[in-house]
Amino acid sequence: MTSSERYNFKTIEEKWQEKWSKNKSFLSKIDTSKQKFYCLEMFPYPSGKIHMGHVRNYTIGDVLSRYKSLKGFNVMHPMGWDAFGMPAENAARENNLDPKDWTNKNILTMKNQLKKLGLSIDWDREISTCSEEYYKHQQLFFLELYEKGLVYRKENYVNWDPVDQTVLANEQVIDGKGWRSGATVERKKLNQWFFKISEFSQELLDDLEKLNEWPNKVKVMQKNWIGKSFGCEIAFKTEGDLPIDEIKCFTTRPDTLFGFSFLALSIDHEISKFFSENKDFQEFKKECQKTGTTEEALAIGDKIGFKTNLKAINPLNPKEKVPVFFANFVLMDYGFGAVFGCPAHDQRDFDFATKYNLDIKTVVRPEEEDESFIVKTEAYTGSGVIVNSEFLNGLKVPEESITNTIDILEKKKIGKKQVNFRLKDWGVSRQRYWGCPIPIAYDEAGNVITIPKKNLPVTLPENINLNSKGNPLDSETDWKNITINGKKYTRETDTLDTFVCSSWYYLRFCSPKETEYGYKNEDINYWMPVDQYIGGVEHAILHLLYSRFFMKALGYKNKDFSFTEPFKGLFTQGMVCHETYKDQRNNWISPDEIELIEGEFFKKGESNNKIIVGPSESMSKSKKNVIDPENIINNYGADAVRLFILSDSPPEKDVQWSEQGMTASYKFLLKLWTLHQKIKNKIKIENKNQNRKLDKFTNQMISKITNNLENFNYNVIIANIYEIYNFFNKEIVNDIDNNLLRENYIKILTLMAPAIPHFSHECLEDLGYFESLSWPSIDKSQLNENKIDYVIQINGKKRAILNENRDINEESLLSKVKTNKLSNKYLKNKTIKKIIFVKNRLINLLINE
RNA sequence: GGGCGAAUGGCGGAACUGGUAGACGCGUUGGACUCAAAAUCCAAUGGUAGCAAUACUGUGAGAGUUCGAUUCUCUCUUUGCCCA
Repeated sequence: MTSSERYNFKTIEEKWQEKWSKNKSFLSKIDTSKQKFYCLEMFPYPSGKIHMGHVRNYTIGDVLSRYKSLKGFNVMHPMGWDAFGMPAENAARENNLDPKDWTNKNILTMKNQLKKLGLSIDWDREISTCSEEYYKHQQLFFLELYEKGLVYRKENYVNWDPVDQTVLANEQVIDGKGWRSGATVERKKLNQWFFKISEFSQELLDDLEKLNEWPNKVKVMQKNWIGKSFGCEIAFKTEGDLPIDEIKCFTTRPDTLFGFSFLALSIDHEISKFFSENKDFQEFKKECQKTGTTEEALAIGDKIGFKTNLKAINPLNPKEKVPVFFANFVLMDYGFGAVFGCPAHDQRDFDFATKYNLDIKTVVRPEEEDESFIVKTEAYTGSGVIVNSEFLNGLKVPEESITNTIDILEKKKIGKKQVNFRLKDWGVSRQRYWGCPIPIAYDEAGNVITIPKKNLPVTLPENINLNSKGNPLDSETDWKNITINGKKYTRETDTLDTFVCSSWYYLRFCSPKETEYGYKNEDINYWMPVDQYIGGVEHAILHLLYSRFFMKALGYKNKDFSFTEPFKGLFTQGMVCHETYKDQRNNWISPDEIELIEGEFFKKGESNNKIIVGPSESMSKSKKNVIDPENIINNYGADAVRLFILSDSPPEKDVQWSEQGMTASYKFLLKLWTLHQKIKNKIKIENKNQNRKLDKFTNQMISKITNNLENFNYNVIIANIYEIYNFFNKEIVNDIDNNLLRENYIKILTLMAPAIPHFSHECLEDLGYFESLSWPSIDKSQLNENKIDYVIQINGKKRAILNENRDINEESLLSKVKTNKLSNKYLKNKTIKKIIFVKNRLINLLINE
């Protein structure tokens, strides 16, 4: 390439990508002499094409990886595919394809797209969760966890998605609707496989403390999700026409026991068996099933109850007997499926009591109210003092009241202190074809057997009929019916939740080719934990919690792990947003369907169809505000896209895509290229002048950019690159020493390499620089300026700036201030009362007005 | 309702442990080049007043601590996210 040529990103980028690929520049190997750095971005689902979210995610990771490499770390930066899941099955059904073919085709497309971004990925470690080489290890893990008692099967009410015909985890139900299909979720009873994540509730909670490189908000979210609560188990004696004499409840508010006015049971409580013949109860049960199982649905929905003839006796006041109801807001898997109702101090109980005309007894009074305080229109749940509660009266709520009451109840042998977790076991069964088969079979009597390890993997059947209703595997009789040791069995047809696949992929990257087991201890003890994990905050709970669980579950057996948490550092990047457009008929319109006419948007070719510009929202197909990265990369080049995606907002915040911004980034690279030509020519000219300004500038930039890289201020790095341009563009006309220029400019190009790698490498090569790059170190002596701009404040207001010698003392600076016209005019005829002097920074003079 | 965070020009956003607020970019305005336009280059750009030097004012609102607050404390408003 000749220097006079215009910046041709296509040639340059292709050239470097080919070079990196050919030289295997990003190959990572264990090297104990070097400090390792494992940089991982959340791997993509191969949906067809990459989207801007991927571009942002992987650019951030790439900047970090390249920076750490330059810093001398042994970097591992792998990539793979979260390849199982429903979209493949749906797409295959619609287009009459094989999910495997569809998926693999997408993987190829997306891999090429990612390569075009110039990512420093070690493609030799590529994995795909839908390959047998991957999921066979997962089946082995499943069996191991099964042996350890961490996997079990139970019949359970599940969130059933009637459209996708599958079970959803609680976390996959949003506003009572399936997270993918959007269909209203139903309650259904099914036999399901569960991972015993609850076994680790306490550990998952405790270990959050260790994660000091995680965003606090994610830790708070996980803490809330695990939901540890202290409370009390209380056994209520009962009277009535049923053959039971006791109901156990769990409560976090035992201190309000004197406000007890009803007892509510889950419709699945064992007592419900006495009502199986009762038509009214069955009706009621149906009614309850209409509301979802999420806590939110229960809180918002109408509270309804079914009254039994039972009476529950208040253990603290045996004369008091209250009615027992079945109620829709009590969940069987919380506590014992039974709660005691205290309407005065719980809003849900209050609503229920109001509806069924039950007593509302005030037992907590706010501190600022007097004895006459009575709960009337809504429950009082705040702090205060216990009242109307005999021996509990006067206790401070909540500091004293709860623990003291539990102590009293324990002494009276009425209750028992208990810890309760909100975290439920993880249901992993999915009634789907395109997932990891569960290595389980059933004999003719329905007993569970595990598939012998030598028979693994259990592979998915091919050429299946996807058009059958429900799980396609159910109709695959050839696959389903098997014989082991001459005995007939039927395979488990559920497949594993895809979150299982993504719960251990970070381990697989360490030993991607290992055939005996999912990973090698030697590999993971070198590479793990992931030093920096980068991805969307939408995975704050599910994926990250499951991965943490998996690590602990595997560690259960393997005590040799040198780590207990998979992700040492976590960074959650913001979304990529774009304005939304609607036409006069209220249809969503995509950005390339509109044109600008005299400052207003119209639909292309429809001059009477004015576009209504809506708020900027996360890019989504349904709102048609999607920008295809491939087009953008083809038009502007990878470096320009990287530059823009980094520049406009801090990476943890949402960024707004703008055409103008994108064009500006592209134009900037053109200018930078022109500047490069000028500098290159300047280097050739013999010159003996010394210009120390350049040394200083370079060192300032090393300091700034290093600091900004360490703190994820990637948007500021781009601003720094603009500063670099501005400086050189101004200063290049001045005489700068030949060697000094070359030496500094090479450092500067290195600083730019993480963000715009193709460009930087091309310029370096263009200068004849072929040595391996390393991150420049700061010459601190260059940063200490001889002259400093001192801020002169009078009564705290900035009045002047004096450029004086470094380390000047108070007296000398004061005398300079007095001899300086600009600052002295404020001091005339005034007395200085006090002087505040900050070395090498400012002087503040307090004077009489 | 609870928890966590945010609020800085027309816009996106800078500002290290309290010490020159508005870096950098976009946009806008003026100028150069051009027959013209685009592109490019140069300059200006928080607000008010002024020809100007300059002065006053200014980081959601109000108070407080301090010589000095975008930064620390309290109250309020708006807003985002998570849980309900």
